[in-house]
Amino acid sequence: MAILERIHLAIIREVERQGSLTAAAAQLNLTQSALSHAIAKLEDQIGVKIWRREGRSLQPTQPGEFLLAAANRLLPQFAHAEERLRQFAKGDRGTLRIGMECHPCYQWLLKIVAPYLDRWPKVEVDVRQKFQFGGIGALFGYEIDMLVTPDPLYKPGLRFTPVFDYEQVLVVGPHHPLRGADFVLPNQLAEETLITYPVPADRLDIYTQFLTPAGISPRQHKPIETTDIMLLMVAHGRGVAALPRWLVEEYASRFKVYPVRLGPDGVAKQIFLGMREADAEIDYIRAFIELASTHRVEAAPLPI
Amino acid sequence: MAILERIHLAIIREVERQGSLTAAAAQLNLTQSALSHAIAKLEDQIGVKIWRREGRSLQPTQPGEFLLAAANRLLPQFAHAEERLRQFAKGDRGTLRIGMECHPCYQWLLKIVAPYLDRWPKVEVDVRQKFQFGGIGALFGYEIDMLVTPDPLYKPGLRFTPVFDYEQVLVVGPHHPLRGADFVLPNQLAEETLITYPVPADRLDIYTQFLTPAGISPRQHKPIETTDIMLLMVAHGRGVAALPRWLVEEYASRFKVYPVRLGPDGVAKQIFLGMREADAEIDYIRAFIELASTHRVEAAPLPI
DNA sequence: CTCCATATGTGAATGAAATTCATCGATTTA
DNA sequence: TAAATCGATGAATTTCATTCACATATGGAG
Repeated sequence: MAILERIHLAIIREVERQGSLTAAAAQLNLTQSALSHAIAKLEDQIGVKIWRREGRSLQPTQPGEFLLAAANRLLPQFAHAEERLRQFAKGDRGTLRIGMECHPCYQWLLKIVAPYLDRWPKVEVDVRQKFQFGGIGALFGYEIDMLVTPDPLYKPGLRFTPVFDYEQVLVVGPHHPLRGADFVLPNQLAEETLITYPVPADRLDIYTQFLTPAGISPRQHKPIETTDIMLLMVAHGRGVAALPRWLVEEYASRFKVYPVRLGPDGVAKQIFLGMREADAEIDYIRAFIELASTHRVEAAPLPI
Repeated sequence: MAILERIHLAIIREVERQGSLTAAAAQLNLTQSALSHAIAKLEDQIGVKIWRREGRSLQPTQPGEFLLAAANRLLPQFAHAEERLRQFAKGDRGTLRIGMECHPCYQWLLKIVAPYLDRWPKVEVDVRQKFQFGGIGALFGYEIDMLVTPDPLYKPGLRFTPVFDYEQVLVVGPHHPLRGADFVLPNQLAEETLITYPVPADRLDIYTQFLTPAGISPRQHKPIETTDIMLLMVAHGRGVAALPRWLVEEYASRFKVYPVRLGPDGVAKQIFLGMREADAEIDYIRAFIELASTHRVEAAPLPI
């Protein structure tokens, strides 16, 4: 009855990676003949060719492409399942894999994780920063178990919990004319150099909620990976940035940086923790959300 | 290396459903002993008990619960994958990638694709207009599965089927002196502006079959992408074009354009569908050709 | 063009691993 | 308490994946 096995998926994935049966066989600690037999049998049983044999190269057919996608989706889940079983065997509870879509939240996350590790000594925590398909896909694909994001996407099977509100502010250096201003208007940034994290503009609040509605673009846009370098640049007058107010205040002791409200009403943001509904009963996952909720960062008071 | 297999997940799920090893074994067409051995080996390898044996009943341990969740998530995906592979094998699932080398055929193609989509709901249709190597190469290179072209190139491995005959005619506007003429001669176009699709002259019938043999060139040659704009220009006396007669008739209600025969005998054309011999057995590909053959556009009667 | 290195395909042989068989002890039920 | 049912266990058996040996095809170097 059952035809498709884990080994078939492994072969298909490895052939794609290595480019040849022989190389894939070596990688899987098998002989080329074994793979050839295994695939021949599979192709025979399902009645579909997986590769087009063009000379000595193997090109996946449409079913082959489909199986490859299935392999890339399923095999990591097998690997993760075995990994977790090993952790169970060692007496650990498991691994909480946290995906971050929100660069400046890293500081905040560290504050949550520290007490969490104390309270759940048998749970490993793994924080990941990058995703291929966007965080939601990583949640659905069981690559991560928790997603830290400013963009909750309410879909069946997922659950989002707001964990804190904050105000997004402009950050300027000590000699900047806007320092101390009550607020800044979009056109006042037209001649500025804007420093942001390296993500598309439509994922940046400063654009979507401030500049783009006003039809303004900054003179220059400079992507920077790390918050420290970013604030260093701002402190030395090389540009301005947009960050959560609480984060600016946190760094105030190390860098000469100053917050300025974005627009007369400010830009309000919320950060959410996303998880799978299916994991709702797992105690150490629920505990993380509860812990995060209690560590809420108070929002700067915003006018209505 | 790999410990966890599909069968283990199947056993775990079935034991949960049936409530006992014996019943699960019957369901899986195995003996109770086989399951007992299989599970014993798995528990031994991962070093974790999957069930708590309380008397004769099996209560899943925490790792057992975890594996049960994994089984309920992964097994349906295996089943679904196998189901789709069976559909691939039967030839009623796949993507039909159609390459167009014949600009004005687009209207005709839409008429074929509409009923095709109804009849083959699980087949995706993808229409592509541009190729790197020319259509034949795209067929050989598996970039497309079907080629709509006026130039069949009979090569081993390819199969071309004529799907309709038509007459290529000159199109003129309402005030053009040639309007209503029995036919036009090449030298009558020497002072005209000729509007064509943006492809090389040696791919245009008006050149290869009409102008070039007579050694004539039009005064001006204007490339236009879309049929609508092309006919709009013609209707307003900005030039003349060469198109299939059936297409001119189709547009007659929207634009004031009029066909004139090219030469006393007219220019006869045929459109072919090209495919790979290797795909001859794939139902959804063959069905497309059959459908296209029944939707033949009747050729305008041509003198012999 | 030829040779050689390299790739995949194939059939028979082999051996490891899954399955069955036979049986036991334990638990539930009548 | 006996009968029935269930899971565990060890030995026997069968299955089937793997290997071995070899055939065949291809692409590149000389």
